[in-house]
Amino acid sequence: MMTTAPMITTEWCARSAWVVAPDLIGCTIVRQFPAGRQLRGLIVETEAYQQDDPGCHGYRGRTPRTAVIFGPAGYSYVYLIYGIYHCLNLVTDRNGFGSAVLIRAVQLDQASLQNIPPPPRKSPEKIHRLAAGPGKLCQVMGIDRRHNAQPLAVQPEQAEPALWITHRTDAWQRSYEAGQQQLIQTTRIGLSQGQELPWRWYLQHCPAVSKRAVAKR
DNA sequence: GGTAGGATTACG
DNA sequence: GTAATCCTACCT
Repeated sequence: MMTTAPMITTEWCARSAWVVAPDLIGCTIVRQFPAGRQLRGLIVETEAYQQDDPGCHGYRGRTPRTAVIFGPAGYSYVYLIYGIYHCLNLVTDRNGFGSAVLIRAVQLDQASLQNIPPPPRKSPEKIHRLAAGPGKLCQVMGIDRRHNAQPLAVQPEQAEPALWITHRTDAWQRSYEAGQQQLIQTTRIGLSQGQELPWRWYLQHCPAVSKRAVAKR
């Protein structure tokens, strides 16, 4: 039985952000520490951004901070938000076009839960929400601006990668195709502009998702 | 050189 | 509702 899947490729990333974003659900973020400790998180929530969208950091053109999202696909874009938290993105689409997918939530696997320093002496109900939010996932996985503009896709020459993304496992894909996983598409969170675009995706019924769609009434 | 505000979060 | 906390981007 396959427990790990191959790394994503730059070609796979080089598609529209709103195509990559739902495809990233079910993929895994792997965080490798020098000492050998490894954390793995199943991606359960994503948002797409691109330069012609007013919610995108690249909307007003390329700046030093956002330069990486205008570059080739497959790289990380990590930025500091509110002076406190970091957010992790995967750069998508063609070189020269600013776009990225924000990873909003992951579900840590069982082994990873054993491997986080301030151990989860939390209630079981809280444990699966340790990485339920873009700031929380970076915090718990030790991701910060040192990880900005790093390749997250296959990079043969990379000596000691600290962070990468693997595809859905066959088992996950099978369960998805069997209808046991459902993706919800809805609007993005926390924006002052572009709130109407339905460019957020998350796994239905997943407790690790940051926020559910606002219930209509 | 000055400053408004942010793809967040936890707590009241 | 609001504080925490630090850049970034933009203005003078």
